[in-house]
Amino acid sequence: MNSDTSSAEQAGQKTPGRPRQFDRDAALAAAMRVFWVHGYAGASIATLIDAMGISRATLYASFGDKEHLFRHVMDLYEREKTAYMLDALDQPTARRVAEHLLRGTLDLQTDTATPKGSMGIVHSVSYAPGDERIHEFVTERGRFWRAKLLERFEQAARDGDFPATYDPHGLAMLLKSATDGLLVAASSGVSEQDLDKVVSTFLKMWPGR
Amino acid sequence: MNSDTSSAEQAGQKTPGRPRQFDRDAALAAAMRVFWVHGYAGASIATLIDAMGISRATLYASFGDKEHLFRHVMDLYEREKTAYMLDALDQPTARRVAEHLLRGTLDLQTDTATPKGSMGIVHSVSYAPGDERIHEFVTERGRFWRAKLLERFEQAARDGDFPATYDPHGLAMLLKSATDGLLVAASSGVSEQDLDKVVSTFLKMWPGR
DNA sequence: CCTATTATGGAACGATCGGTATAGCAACTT
DNA sequence: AAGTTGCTATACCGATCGTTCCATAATAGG
Repeated sequence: MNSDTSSAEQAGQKTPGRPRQFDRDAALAAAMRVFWVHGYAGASIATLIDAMGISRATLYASFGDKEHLFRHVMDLYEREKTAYMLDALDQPTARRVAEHLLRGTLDLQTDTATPKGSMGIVHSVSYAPGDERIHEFVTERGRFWRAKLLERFEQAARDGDFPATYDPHGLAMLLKSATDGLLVAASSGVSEQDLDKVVSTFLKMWPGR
Repeated sequence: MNSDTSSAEQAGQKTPGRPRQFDRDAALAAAMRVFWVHGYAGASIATLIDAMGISRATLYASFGDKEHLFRHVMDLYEREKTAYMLDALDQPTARRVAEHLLRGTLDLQTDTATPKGSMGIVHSVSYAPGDERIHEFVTERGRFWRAKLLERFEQAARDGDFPATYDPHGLAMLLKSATDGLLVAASSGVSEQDLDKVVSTFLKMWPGR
C-alpha cells in the first residue's frame, strides 16, 4: 500500500525484507524522460517500465499507480531541473533576474541528457480525458512561478530597476512568456545557436538594469 | 476508400445517392476542438465522434483514419485560425509585423469558441510513440512560419526598420518565441488582461519602427 | 533453522484503443 | 422501378491500456 520508503533509505538503516535492486532516482529520471517526451497520456506503463528497467509489479509496489509515479517524477524535476529558477529570483536587479532565468533555460536545453523543451509545458497545454488532475497539478506550478516572478518584479520596480513607464506586472509575465516561448522553440527543433540569439536579442531590448 | 468529395461539393452538381447530412466543416471544427484540448493521442475515436455528432462508420467513410482526419483538421486550422499570420507578413514595418502577429494571437485567445493556446504547440512539444508522423507534420509547419518570419525581417533590416545593432535573425526568432510563449500562457489560464500586458510590454521595448 | 517482510517477474484481469464488417434503412439520381 | 450513396447501429477484431494477483526470491530478526 505504502510506497514511501524514503525514511528508511535516507537513514541507510537495515530494513527487513528483500532489499531494492535498482536505483530509485535513476529509475525516476528514466521515467521523467518518458513523460517529458511523450506526455502523461502518451507514456504507457509498458514504455515506462522498459525505460526504467524494472518490472510492472515493481513499479506499482515502489511508486504507486501512474499518477503517483508522475508526482514522484515532478518532485525530481523541480529538485534537479528547475533549481535555477529559484536562483534567478535572488539576482540583484530585474535584468539580472531575466538574464539568469533565460541563460538557465538555455543551459538546460544544451544538456544532451535531458529532452528538449519543458515537461511542465507539455502537461499544461493539453491533457487526455481523465487526466484533469495531472493538468491541474502542473498548471498550479506555473501559477506559482508566475506569482514568484511578479513578486520579484514589484520589488524591482521599487528598486528602480526599470523606468516607471514600464509595468512590473507586464515585465514579469513577459519574461515568463519569453522563457516558455524559448522552450517551445527548443521542442520544435530550433538550433542552439538560434535559441541563443533569441535570448541575447531579448536581453538587448530589455529596459533598465 | 476515397474520402475526397470536395470536387462534387464545390461544383454543386447533382450526384447520385443520398446527399451528406452533416456539415463537413462544422464536424471538422468539432474535431479540431478535441485535438486542440486533448492532443492527438488523448483524442480517442469515441470522443471525436461524440463531439462531431456522427457515427463511427461515417467518420471513417468521410475522413479516412485518425491520421487523415487530423490532417483535414489541420487544413481547417490553417485556413481559419492562422490566416492572420499571413496578414502579419504583409505589414509595412517590422514593428507592425510584430504588432499584427501578437494582436492576432491575442484576438484568437479572446474567441470563446476556440480553446485556449495553440493546436500547433500541443502537437510539437510532445507525441506518443507511433505518432511521430503527426509530430513531424506539425513541427514542419512551425519551421515554415519561422522561415517566413526570418525572410520578412531580413527585408525589414534592408528597409532600416530597426537599428543595425539588432540581428534580424534574432528578432524574427524572438517574435515567434514571444508568440508561442503567449499561447502557452493562455493555455495555463493566464487572464486576458495579463496576456494583453505581455503584448503591450513587449511592443513597448521593441526597437525601431 | 524459522518466520516476517519486502522485492520481483510473469501471468492475467477487464476496459478501451483504432479500425473493420455487416445489415438495413434513408434519400437522392436516372 | 432500379441504382447509388449516406448514415446508424451493432458486433467484432487484435492490440494495448492501467492495474492486480500470485508464486518466488532475498533479506531481516528470532
